[in-house]
Amino acid sequence: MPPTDHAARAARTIAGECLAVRARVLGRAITAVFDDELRPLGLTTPQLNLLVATERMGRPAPGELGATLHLEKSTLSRNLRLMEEHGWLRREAGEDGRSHALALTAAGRRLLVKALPAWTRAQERAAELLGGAGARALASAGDRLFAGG
Amino acid sequence: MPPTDHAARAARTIAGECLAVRARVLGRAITAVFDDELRPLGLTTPQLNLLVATERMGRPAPGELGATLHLEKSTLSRNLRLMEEHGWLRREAGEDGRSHALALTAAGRRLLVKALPAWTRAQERAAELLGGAGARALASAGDRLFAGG
DNA sequence: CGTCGATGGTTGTATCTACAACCGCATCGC
DNA sequence: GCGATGCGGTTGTAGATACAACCATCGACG
Repeated sequence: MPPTDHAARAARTIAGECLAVRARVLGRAITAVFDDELRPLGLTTPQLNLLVATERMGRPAPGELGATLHLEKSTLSRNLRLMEEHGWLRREAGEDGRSHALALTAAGRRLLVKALPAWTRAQERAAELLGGAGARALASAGDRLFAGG
Repeated sequence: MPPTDHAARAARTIAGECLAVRARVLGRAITAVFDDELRPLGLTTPQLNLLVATERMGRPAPGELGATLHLEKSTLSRNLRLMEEHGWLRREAGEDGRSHALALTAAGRRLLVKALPAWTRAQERAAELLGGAGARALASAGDRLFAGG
């Protein structure tokens, strides 16, 4: 069997099963829907996720937030800085001199409330895109890594 | 009810159901596993996905590739350029003067074959991370948007 | 033919992401 | 106390992603 056929076989195997390409395509397609609804608010999907998780966790340290969202600490550092500059988030001194506690500002809380209708529309559009079974499947797979409830 | 409670309620609703945060967390966690296994080959997860899809589709135009992978054309343009510079991919003239056909080079096919064991390990680790039910759920949700088989 | 809208790609800009290297503070052992 | 070790975060660098604006070519239509 010539080498070209090895490549074709590898491609067939990987394309047919690969969890990475499926997770990434899902992420792009769904993020596009949410970004589209959030755009008028000047908010991106990752930013909404950070607002929600911060509010939900109650003054988390960046490290805790990163663990919950599976976000690398350097990524988080920069994303948080942007949101601070937007005035949605504040860093407060924590007990540990190395770290600090994160809290939404009043503007951040207002933005979160204002984003709820857009989020609802996006969630509905995403569920439509995936189909009922697909949406349930994604939720169940996702809940293993992200327990947001 | 004070505005603070509105924000808390919005956060609870969104965190408990949001498809976007679940899709994105899944994407990050799984990509990390694949990147880790592929790193020794100098290959990233998106690059492997492109190699596989290009080989599988048989001389696709960039537009077709983007539609299959739900990738924006500008993103694709830059990612393909990098892979061309690595010598894994070639653009060939197509019938349409605006577009062209993409094909793996011999080096690209060799790399794809060489990546199969690393991909297999990553796939197993990802399935472990998700659990059997989680992996099946992700596959079924993903297959609605990406039909790679 | 020539013009004009549509299609396919590239470039400018901004955000998201991660690894490696680094810095400051904390904790532990003595 | 004080040094060694480790934890938490930031910065340097590089790739991935998308929107807007642009350019080149194609196809339709007069």
